[in-house]
Amino acid sequence: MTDVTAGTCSDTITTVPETKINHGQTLAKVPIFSGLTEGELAFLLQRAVPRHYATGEIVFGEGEPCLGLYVVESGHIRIFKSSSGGREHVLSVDGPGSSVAELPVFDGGNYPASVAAIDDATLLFVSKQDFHALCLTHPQVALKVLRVVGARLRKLVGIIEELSFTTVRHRLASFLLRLAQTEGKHTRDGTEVTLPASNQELASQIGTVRELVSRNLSRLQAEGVVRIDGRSAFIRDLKSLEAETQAPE
Amino acid sequence: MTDVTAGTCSDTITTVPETKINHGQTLAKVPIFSGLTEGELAFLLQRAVPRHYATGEIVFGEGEPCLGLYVVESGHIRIFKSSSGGREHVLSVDGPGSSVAELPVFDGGNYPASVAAIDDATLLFVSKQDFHALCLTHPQVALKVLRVVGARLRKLVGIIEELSFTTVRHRLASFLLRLAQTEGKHTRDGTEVTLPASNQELASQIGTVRELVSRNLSRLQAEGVVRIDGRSAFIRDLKSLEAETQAPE
DNA sequence: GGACCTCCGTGACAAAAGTCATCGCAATGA
DNA sequence: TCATTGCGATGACTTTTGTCACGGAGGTCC
Repeated sequence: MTDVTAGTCSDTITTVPETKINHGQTLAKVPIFSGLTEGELAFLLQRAVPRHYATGEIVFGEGEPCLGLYVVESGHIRIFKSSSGGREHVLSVDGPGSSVAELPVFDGGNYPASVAAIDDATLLFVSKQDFHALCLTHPQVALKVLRVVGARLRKLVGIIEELSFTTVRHRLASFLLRLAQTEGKHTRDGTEVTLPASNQELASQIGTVRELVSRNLSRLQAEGVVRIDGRSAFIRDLKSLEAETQAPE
Repeated sequence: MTDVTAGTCSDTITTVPETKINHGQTLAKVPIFSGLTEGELAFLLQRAVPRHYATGEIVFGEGEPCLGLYVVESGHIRIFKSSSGGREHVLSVDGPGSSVAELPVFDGGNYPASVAAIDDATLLFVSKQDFHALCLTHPQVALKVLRVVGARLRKLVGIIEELSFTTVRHRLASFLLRLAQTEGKHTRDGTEVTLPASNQELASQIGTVRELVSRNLSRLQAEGVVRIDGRSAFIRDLKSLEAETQAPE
């Protein structure tokens, strides 16, 4: 485990190049591994396998046996369910520092959903066995996992709530507001946010189809609430959008 | 934590009458507490508070700060979300031996959904603090919790899948099949299952409204797939029902 | 330049979901 | 017994959603 820090020195650099060091920095930033000592991180690191995925590439498919969990090092991934009719519903989009599939690692079942890369992405794979061992020796890790999983569960409940009680228009408004909060930039034309790469993708993130996204965006634009320019949306009337999300009837 | 084992000894028995013992038997059967020693269970038991709820009574409401978790000792409870329009969507119905709200206990947030008693029910309340302590001293408990939570997460993902991809008719068919599998009794008129107390309740369990349940049940009956008699349903054509659930298009 | 591809926007349509109002039945209780 | 109440069934209607088909804008690759 001391090899990690040693890695920065000169001699091992030939066999374990700097990329390995980056992996270590990645792991240290992952919520479920925060608080581990350098030595413990090194233990993980030695066993973690970095894998690279091209845009759109599948990391694993729903129903496959769960071999371990992944940590996003760079790029972004989407967790989604597919219908037999070809539609998809995105459950979560995660970026660097997120862990993926922490849960199926524990209950022995298969992966409940599929995961694919949105960008070019690098993930670290940690096997089920290694992770179990870590949890047993470090109870705090299990507690951290529970915290992360709690957030995931809340998100899922939120999705159910939206699907069950609201309209597409409503969900679209919520989606835009969420974007505004997390990555909105102020401009003279309102808050600017970047939409997902295509309306198709946006649709699967709010649980509908391409056409309805297109239509509803047009309508919001016609009403002067937003202005769409390519993949940028300028939210001009935040109040209206918020009103939209609060009036489910 | 050495006080834990002390609880099993004789002197406390006078103040802790036999009802308390029953509570102990309940705890021992809860998945997340299985594998604990008698002493450890006693530790929990000393701190667990039994509470009784009448039919329909609220255990806690969505958004309230999370004080601890509950274990169902007798009766049944429903976990549900409410819309501002008065509709409800049931996320889970749980009976004796189930734990409730294991997750919000960990991530520090509020309860994400409401819980109410379906029957007259008795629950044991375990405070956040006590449970945390238990998890830190007994890593296996945390792992058990993770397993239980895994099942919960799968269920939620399943709900999202159904809401997103299928029709009310489809969900109703799935619901009936699930009932048939878990509690179906064979009769000369097909498999008999007991429906929820009202169509309203059934509706909120599959994410729709009373009227649609009524209509779809009628249609299934007209097609000879099921026969409805009060709160009993006799599934006469299991094949058709199964076909229903597999043709989401 | 031209063929091809992907994606966006739209109109037309069909299907599903949900709302509203009404009727009937059964249980309850004065 | 009769009024009340709650629930189920059902018809009529509106809204929302989703599907299909088409045309057009912009890019890429010969």
